[in-house]
Amino acid sequence: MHSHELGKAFEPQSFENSIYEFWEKNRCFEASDQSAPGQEPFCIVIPPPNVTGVLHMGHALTNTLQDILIRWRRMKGDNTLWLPGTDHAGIATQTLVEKAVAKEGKNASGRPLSRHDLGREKFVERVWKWKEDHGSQIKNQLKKMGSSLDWTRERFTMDEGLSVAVREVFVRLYQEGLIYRGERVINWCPRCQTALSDLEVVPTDRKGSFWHIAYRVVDESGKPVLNADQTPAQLVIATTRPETLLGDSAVAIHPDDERYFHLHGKKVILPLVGRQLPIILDAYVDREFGSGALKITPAHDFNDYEIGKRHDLPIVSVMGKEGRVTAEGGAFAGMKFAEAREAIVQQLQEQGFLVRVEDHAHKIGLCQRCDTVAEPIISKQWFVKIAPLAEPAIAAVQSGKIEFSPKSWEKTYFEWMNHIRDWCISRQLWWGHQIPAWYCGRCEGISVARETPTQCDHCQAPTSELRQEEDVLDTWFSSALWPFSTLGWPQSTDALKTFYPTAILETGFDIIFFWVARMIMMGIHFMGDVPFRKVYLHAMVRDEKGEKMSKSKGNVIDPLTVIQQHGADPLRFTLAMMAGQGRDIKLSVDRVEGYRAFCNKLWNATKFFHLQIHPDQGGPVEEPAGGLARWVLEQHQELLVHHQWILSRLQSTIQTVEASLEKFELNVAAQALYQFTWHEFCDWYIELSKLALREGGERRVQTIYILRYVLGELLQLMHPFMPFVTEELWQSLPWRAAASHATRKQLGLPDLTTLMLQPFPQFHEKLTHPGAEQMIASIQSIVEAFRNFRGENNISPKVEFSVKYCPGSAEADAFLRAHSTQIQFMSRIGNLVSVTPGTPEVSGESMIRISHPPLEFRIQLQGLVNVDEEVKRVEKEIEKLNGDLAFIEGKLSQETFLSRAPAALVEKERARQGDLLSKKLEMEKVLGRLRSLK
RNA sequence: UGGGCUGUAGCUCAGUGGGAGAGCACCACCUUGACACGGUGGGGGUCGUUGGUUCAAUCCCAAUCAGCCCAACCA
Repeated sequence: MHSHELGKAFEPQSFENSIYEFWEKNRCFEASDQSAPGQEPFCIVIPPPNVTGVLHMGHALTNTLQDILIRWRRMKGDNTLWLPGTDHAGIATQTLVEKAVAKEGKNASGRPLSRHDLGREKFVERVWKWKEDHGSQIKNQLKKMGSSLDWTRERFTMDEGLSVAVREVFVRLYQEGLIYRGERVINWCPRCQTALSDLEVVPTDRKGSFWHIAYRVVDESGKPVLNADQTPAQLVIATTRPETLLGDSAVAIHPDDERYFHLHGKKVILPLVGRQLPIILDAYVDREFGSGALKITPAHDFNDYEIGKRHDLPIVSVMGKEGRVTAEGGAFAGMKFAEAREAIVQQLQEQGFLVRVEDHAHKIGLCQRCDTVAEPIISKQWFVKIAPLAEPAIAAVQSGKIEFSPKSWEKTYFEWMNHIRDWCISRQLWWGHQIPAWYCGRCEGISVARETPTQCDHCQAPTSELRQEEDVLDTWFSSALWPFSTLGWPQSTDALKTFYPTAILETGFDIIFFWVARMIMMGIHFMGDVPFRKVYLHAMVRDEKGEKMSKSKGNVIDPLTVIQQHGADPLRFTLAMMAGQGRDIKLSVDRVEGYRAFCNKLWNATKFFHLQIHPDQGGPVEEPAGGLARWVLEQHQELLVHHQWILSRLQSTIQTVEASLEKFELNVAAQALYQFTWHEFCDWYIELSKLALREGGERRVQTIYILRYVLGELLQLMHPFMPFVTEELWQSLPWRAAASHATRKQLGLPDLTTLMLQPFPQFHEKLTHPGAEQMIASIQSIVEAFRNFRGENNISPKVEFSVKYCPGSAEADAFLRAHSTQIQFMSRIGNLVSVTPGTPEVSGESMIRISHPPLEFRIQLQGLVNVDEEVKRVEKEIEKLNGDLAFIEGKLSQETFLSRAPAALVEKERARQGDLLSKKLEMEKVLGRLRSLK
């Protein structure tokens, strides 16, 4: 890249893409498998987005935060690896392709084409093709964000290497007894036709009904039990799912429930079906709820399943996988669940079993992917026995080997991990890692192996007798291995040795259980060490009203649109500024526009520098011999006070940014950069430097040096946050040095003139200057007092007025003489002439007083302002002084304050009181004189 | 039911044991040789409520109200 003219204003579209290409072409993002001697590795693995995904604000946020950390550490010299990749996203992707296939035509029976019409092999081919066609979309979108990912290492959860890792893990866990196949109640999505894990079912509020159904009671011999009044005894049972009664195995009551003591040992007749069911006693039953009697359907309810096991009840499975009642359902067999419910309710009513129906609000589980009601059904599935894996994973966080930030999430983590249930990992899908288990047609034994076995493990039957498990693994199974599988595991690669454990995991809190916890478990189990040291959890991005963004609500703010309109840097800066927020980030485009203005400000500050070295303004200046940085460090004591001030303020900013990045307080760092750039560098330093620049000669050259130095440091400091605009501006500056980075040397790459590989600015103690800071603060308060006078009196900026000043000390006099031109320039006043202290006030003068240093300014009002306005201004000031005084006097009049508060504080308050008092007396005199004028 | 979070200016949010800040919005003035994506000045808050600890509380503690999130076996 070559130095070039800057455009009129910040126009991100004109340079963002070419800058990214420049970085990528020159291999700036690449890490080295082996760090240079003394070089630290720093690795973050990307939370892999769905391969078919489209970049949304959540991605934009997490990738901005990660890129900031990565770019910062890279500039600090680390061997930095940010590892990209995508997730195959089992159900999501399969559903997408199924929909596409359905649109293509109809099958022989006239229905839209389904995956079954294609067959497994063809369908999976189609998904791969889809992946090839659409998989690069998200990658290109990440590039638009400026993400400095090492694309040479891009991975995919179903690529060859990761598939090897998945099989390896499966086989080992199986051999260790931590994976088993078992028949259990699981959540089933009838639309997706697959089992779901507990986490993939979203409990959702629904209005439903509460059906109260009478079950007639009979004795051991099957005769109806009668009540005292000779009516038949019955148990009323309330349910929200009447269709499940077909699968009832018992009715449960609480053992201590006095109302039902007489029914112990009796049975009930299941309505419509006629089956006799035992009445069982179980303390699980809540006596307060409903009638206190509970129907037990072990095949279709998680709790009933447990109760059924306790009482050895038969399991009657009446709800089939295709969403219809099974043959066990007798007359209702073949009906869809909803139809069955209607029919059953109707028959119950007709036959007099329905006691009453109430409205009932309750939660039902919906499939996370398709919002279909997920039904608990009994089914044979593969599970991970989780407790032995969870234990060390809990310990790792307890011991601080892994730290969560914000720390409060650790509690959430413990809460879940301590109550964790076995993980159902099999999915009845075609897109995913097919489970490496083979069933023997001869002995029915299971052989689990890394590759297709040549014979049955149990009966040595040949391969031809073996049939591979059709199910695939839960997508999150492969994601759980991500931090080590992407680095080459199970092979012992250099990358794995260098970068595992990774440094930081940055992600949303919504996937702590899905992903973070599982990575910790798998990492510890297979690598013998945690997968990362720190877990940073960010908030959810919502719309400006705090509502979740969703396509159906139409409130989605599309990051790509925002980037196109305002640029990637303003978006990144906005997100960084908001990163400190607790759980929700309310994003509005207004904010982005605000930070676009900030970019424009930075742009124009740089343009200001360029103007100063333009031929019209005195022409180019040579870089100091030995380099600018060295010149600054050597010369800073000789410089004008505002130069010393800005250097000192810069040090303070460097310190804040560095410390905040270290603590992952990116918003604090961004805030400091914004404040410094706009309100110190632009508002004051550039303004203060204009006089010296006009003066020309040595002072102009010095000013150009400091401007260039501070600008350079600032661009470096800001680069991790706003990589594009900083690189673009930096490339325009003179005296750029080629960056020499250890990683590039390791990779055998030449040095490169780029900002992104420059060293991160360092704090220089010797450049801090409290004296200069104090002096500029004084100038600022004087200038602000004049501006206030002008503003409150509505004096046009064009009107210059003269001011007399009266110093309270020799130092104050010297100070003012030294800085009078600056003060005049900044506050646009004309003459500034001194009067000897004690000179009597002239009629028609008003006064401005400054405490540090002690100075009085007298302004002749005649012909300048309306006296009434100035009276108002002075009155306001006195009012404020009175308020301050009342507060301090109140404090100082308290005996307990004087005796118990720190002496230094008491002293400070006393001094302040004196100061305020004398100021007040002066202003009152001024007020008196002003009033006498009228 | 359990766990957690939040409550500060009109809006979005920082913040601290010694009389509250920013950005945006608002009002007034200003096209000044980097920038109107700009400059200058200004208005605006009993820091959810009530108690307690303290010389001193917006900040620490307790209670309470309001809103939100997560986990869960109330059919």
